[in-house]
Amino acid sequence: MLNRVILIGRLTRDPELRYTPAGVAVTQFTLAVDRPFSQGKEREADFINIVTWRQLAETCANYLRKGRLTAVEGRLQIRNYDNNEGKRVYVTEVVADNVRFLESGNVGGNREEGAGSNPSYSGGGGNNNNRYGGSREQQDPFIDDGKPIDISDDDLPF
Amino acid sequence: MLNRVILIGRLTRDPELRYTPAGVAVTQFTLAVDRPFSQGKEREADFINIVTWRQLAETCANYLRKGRLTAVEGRLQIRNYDNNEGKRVYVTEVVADNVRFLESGNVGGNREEGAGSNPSYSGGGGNNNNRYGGSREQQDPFIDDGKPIDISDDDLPF
Amino acid sequence: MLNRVILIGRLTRDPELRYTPAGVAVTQFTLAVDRPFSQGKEREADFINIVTWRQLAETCANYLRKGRLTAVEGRLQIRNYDNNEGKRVYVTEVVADNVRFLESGNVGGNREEGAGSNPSYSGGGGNNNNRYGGSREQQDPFIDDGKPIDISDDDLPF
Amino acid sequence: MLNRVILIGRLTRDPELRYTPAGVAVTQFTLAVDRPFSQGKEREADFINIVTWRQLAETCANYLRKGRLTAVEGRLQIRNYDNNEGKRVYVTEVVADNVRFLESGNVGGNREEGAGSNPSYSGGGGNNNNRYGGSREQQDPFIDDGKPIDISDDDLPF
DNA sequence: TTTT
DNA sequence: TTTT
Repeated sequence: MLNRVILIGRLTRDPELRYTPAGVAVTQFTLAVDRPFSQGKEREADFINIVTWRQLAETCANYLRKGRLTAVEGRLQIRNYDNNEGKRVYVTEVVADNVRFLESGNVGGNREEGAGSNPSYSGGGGNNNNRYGGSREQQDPFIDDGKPIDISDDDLPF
Repeated sequence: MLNRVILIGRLTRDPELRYTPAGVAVTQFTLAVDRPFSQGKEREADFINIVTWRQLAETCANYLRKGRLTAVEGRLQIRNYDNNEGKRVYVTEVVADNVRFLESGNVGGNREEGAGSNPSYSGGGGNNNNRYGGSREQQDPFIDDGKPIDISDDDLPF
Repeated sequence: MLNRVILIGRLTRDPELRYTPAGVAVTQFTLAVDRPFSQGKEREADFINIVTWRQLAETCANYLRKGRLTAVEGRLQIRNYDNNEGKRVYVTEVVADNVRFLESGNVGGNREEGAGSNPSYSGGGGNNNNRYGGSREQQDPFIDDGKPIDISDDDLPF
Repeated sequence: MLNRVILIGRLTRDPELRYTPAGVAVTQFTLAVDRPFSQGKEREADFINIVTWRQLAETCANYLRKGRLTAVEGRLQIRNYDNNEGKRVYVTEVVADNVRFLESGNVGGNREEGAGSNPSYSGGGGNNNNRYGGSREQQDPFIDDGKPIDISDDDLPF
């Protein structure tokens, strides 16, 4: 009914950009979000999986890099799929619709450069067709083999 | 660094109240949070695990029931533990520090009644000692056997 | 850079629907949001102005009524305009892009009924053209006289 | 009932630290939060007043400076007071309970240095006595004259 | 494994 | 009255 997540943390590695068979961009990365520090304990963090789609996915792939401080806004999603041993697996991730790059850096070096100089960061609206994930038959897009991931067009969140 | 989750949904079942060996109250429940509806699809929801501690845990156990519309504020946490086959398992949950009961109902019937008539809903502060979960050796408090769950005092989030 | 507000409260009166000269729907209402109760004090609340645009404005006008418990998501905006004594006035409001009706009631009675039976609640995206308010020359849309309010098409938030 | 604001922006000036007559620290600053950019318009921002109390107030005064990128979490509050012409004035501000310094810089130079090297940023809990502001008789703590501001001990938010 |  |  209402589902909002806001995080600030650092990328644990470079983002991964892929395309669905229909050619829709998907970028995935993990954010290390420090927990409130308590003395007498070692530092701790939560490692939270983020997914972005379409234009935002391409912007993230172009501008984010491992270690960068980043703010993410989105919704919490729990997908499930059956793995190769026929066991149900649950995947929790944040489907981001807004990503802010809090450290600029000289990015874009080893990837195709973002064309314009004015990157737009927020997931464009559209028809609010938020349905990525959830159905039993769905495959995990993060378990892949280099080939285009097997999700259909209507697996998209908007 | 910053980690905030806000959800509105309905309890999938009655909340479960337990106590740590040190006598600290823990309540767990699951919130069904409807996804934005898109035509041509069946209705979908995310089922999100919520944990509350101490006073808030007891208030939730006393006042929440299956089906109730509820707002939850907290932080997203990813714990991990090794299951009985020695395999690492990851558990995602929202550690709530604020819970709002959006439907009152005639609650408290089949449980011990909340003493006062003015339930306080938000997790009292304290020493900001947020460290529940995360370490490798930790056991899942939700895998239990009726006996007090095996987590030590310093597994508490505040 | 990032600007997110989430509120739950009750309408202090029925919402007001108007149209810009270009025919764009704007609905305004005020939410009474209770503060955390502290003993020895009288109950207190913040009265927060909400604005919605376009389709969401019409849905709110059709389905919300005074007293209804409502959740609002949006961004905090500070507009300013010069009043009739030439003094700068600052207006703070939440521009909502998502509104959840937490109490249904038998609404729509004294207004035109929402056509379909499946009201959509969230502000459809579009071209992310969020610029309502802010410029010096702008008039306050909430100071009006029954006539269409004097704001141009590009005063719209998206 | 639920009231949560999360902002990322830059300080428009150095923060101002004061003390209530009872000796409680209050720090105020303004955050410039850029609006989503829309082409064909000049860049715009909302200027949002932030208040912090006690330990968090002192940490903010020690570590924040004009221009610094900063994340703020808190609740939206509308206070009112009667100005010297007997007119009711409304003040909107965010009462922060969590502030994150997203740019470190070499701070603390021209003020008393923060004692420890490990600044804690979030508003310590306590007795959840959130009642700052709101009552008719209250004076605006930000209209002052160099002397300790005239608010009593129970004007504090926790 | 799930709620209205 | 405002920040990069």
